[in-house]
Amino acid sequence: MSNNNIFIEKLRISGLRPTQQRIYLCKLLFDRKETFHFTIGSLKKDLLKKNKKISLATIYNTVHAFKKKGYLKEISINTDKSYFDTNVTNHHHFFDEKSEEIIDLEDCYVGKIKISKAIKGKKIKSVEVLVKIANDN
Amino acid sequence: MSNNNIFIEKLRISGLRPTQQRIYLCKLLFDRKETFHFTIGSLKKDLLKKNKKISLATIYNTVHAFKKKGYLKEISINTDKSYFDTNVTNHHHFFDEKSEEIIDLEDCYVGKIKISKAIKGKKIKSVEVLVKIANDN
DNA sequence: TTACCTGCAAAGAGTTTGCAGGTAG
DNA sequence: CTACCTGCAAACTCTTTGCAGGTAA
Repeated sequence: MSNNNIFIEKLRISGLRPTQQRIYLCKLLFDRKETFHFTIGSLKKDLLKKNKKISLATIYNTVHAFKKKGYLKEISINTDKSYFDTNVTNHHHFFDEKSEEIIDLEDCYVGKIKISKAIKGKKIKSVEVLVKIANDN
Repeated sequence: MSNNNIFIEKLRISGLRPTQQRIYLCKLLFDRKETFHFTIGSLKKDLLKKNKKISLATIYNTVHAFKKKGYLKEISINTDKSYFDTNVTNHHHFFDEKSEEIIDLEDCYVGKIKISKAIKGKKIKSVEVLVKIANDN
């Protein structure tokens, strides 16, 4: 549990009290080598499997706090639920509508995108690419 | 009402009975010069303004039927509701998260996008670009 | 007449909120 | 002690569904 301290510090720095629930979620989300995609529902299930009970309200609250702090990214896909991504770097996604599977598509695999049209008085905040996968049918 | 016949024919060809409700929605959606973006909710409101009562179930049913027939496109944005677009050509979107405004970004304004990464055994169905607008805050 | 369509109301999924009780500092 | 956080349940929004009655062909 030595790296709990890292998360406790991370939470403190962010102005979030390092509660038991938040520390646990930090470990679950960020103590990984690979990018992790999830929904609130899948997260809840993962917790159940580990016999860890954290209320839905707290999960929503925490995930949104982490998103606001820039530790999580929400993925722009119009499904019934919201998908989050622990990879907060600039990147894109493959999406299989049938299986609802999401796969990261690193920026370097996407050619430079030039948007040669502006909206008066507005700045571009982000350019996201979503590549949908065909389900042969 | 001369162009009702166009829509009646269009519906027939698609295997959809040209009911009063569908014809009305056709006119509302497709009898326009400009691309039209909407949600089921906004459509319902538009109908109310015109004192036209079509039940929610029928609106959902019809919009989905039109989408399936390729007369409407659903836009990939993760908001709480689904956005539809009467522009079914290949194109992209600007999106202002604050105002929830969507603006078409024609394909020609976006440089060629090369995806130099494949997923084994899967084909690419579409490549969509979403440009988010900064709200200076 | 028959198959299909509409409208209503109920149900369902995901998400948000109010509030009483609990916990970190 | 005080401010903040959690958990529960209720509420809310969007969407889907079942079914009785209506309509096109």
